[in-house]
Amino acid sequence: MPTRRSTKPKPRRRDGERKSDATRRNLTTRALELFQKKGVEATTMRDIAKAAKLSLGAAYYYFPSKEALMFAYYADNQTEMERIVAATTGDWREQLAAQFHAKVETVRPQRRMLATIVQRLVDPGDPLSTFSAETRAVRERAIGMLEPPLRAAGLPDDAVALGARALWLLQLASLLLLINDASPDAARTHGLIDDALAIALPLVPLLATPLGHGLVERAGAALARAGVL
Amino acid sequence: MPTRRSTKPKPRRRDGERKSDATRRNLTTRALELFQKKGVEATTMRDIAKAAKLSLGAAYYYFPSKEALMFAYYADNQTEMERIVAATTGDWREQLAAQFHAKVETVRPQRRMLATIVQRLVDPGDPLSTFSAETRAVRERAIGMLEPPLRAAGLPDDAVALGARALWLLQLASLLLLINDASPDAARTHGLIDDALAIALPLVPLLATPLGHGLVERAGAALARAGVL
DNA sequence: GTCTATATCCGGATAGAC
DNA sequence: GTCTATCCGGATATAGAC
Repeated sequence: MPTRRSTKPKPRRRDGERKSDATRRNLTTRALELFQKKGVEATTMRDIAKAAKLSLGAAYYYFPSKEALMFAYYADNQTEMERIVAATTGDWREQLAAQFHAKVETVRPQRRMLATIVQRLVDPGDPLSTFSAETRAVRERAIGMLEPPLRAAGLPDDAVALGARALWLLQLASLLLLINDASPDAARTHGLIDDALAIALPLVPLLATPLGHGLVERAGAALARAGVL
Repeated sequence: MPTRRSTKPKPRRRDGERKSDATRRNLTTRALELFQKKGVEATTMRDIAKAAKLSLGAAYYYFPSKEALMFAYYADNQTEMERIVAATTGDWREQLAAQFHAKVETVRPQRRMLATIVQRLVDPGDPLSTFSAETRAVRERAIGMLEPPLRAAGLPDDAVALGARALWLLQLASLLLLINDASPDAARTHGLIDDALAIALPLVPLLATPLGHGLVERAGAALARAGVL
């Protein structure tokens, strides 16, 4: 029996997947494992290439930088979220709650990885930030997911746009909680989300009232000024 | 001319200050300089002792740990805030705005230092966290400062307590912004604070209405459940 | 070559002399 | 109050076994 280099599951090609896609997927998978285990900073492209049984050059052929591997993770997570949300039923409140909890669950396996880059996540100037220009496309998709439930709640367009952004910020806050939440199954974070939603969701319909209208206008102007978001 | 070891201003004794207090102050000052310059992690107690021209043991005589030096900074900043706020005039809105801006200004010189411990700041399990049991006393003082303006706004007691905590969270968020704000005089952060207050403050009086009462109850229960805060 | 045991270093913290 | 000497745990480096 020949000596095995690794005990990790071999990259198997899925149904009609092209070979390059399989390699790609293998790289992102291995990278994620290493990021989670050793932290993003401490993981080198050499580590990743070796884990994927590729040369360093080959790894760079698929991903121009280590950051690009992180971007791929963001995008993959967002795609997974869209898949989950598409299968969600219930009224608008339940839809929103489902999105919040699903976000936490999909991100939970990467808790430790994210902990190693919190600082970068909240620095709008960092490419890996949730606020950066580089992550804008994914961010817009994430915000966009929150809009249909708000529309279903009967909000006018401008309130929908604003409300989705506000909820997205709340979602980001819940991820900050998750990062340091060592409770089983992140029960603590899920609990706090339920509490926060119990407070925030009853306020949503108020955005459709004349009273809420002024608030929407002020907030819209502020957001425009902020540039980000 | 004898060779000078350091060009730093010598620790001079103030008016009626005891010698030990001068030494104490010298230590916190030097520590802060080093934390800001090299980061908290990278600064050793040996570095600090040397900068203060003390032996390692002497430094530990004053502060039982490196963390204790950080706690002292938190407390000093809070004391400075209380001094500033005591001299503030204006209606309750102006008082709150003044507090928010003052917080940013008093913390601004330590921007880089805080950037090196963001991760710890948002981890409730870390002693240095703004949410930790160890920092509770200072946190309560900071939250307490926000209550008089809310009382002046005519809110009932439970709404005052809740509102102060909510505003404190907003203040924390503004510090997260500040940490990565390289704009001159942190103009960006100050601007965002003005925007956020323009949105949040008009909502404050609503907490006194029957509508707001339910919200206060729900939020109060959630906070009690959360434990922290 | 690869693995692992041992040596070394570093930094937080303490003990005890003065 | 301040010093020197030391302890201890973790990270890193190195050497020698396989």
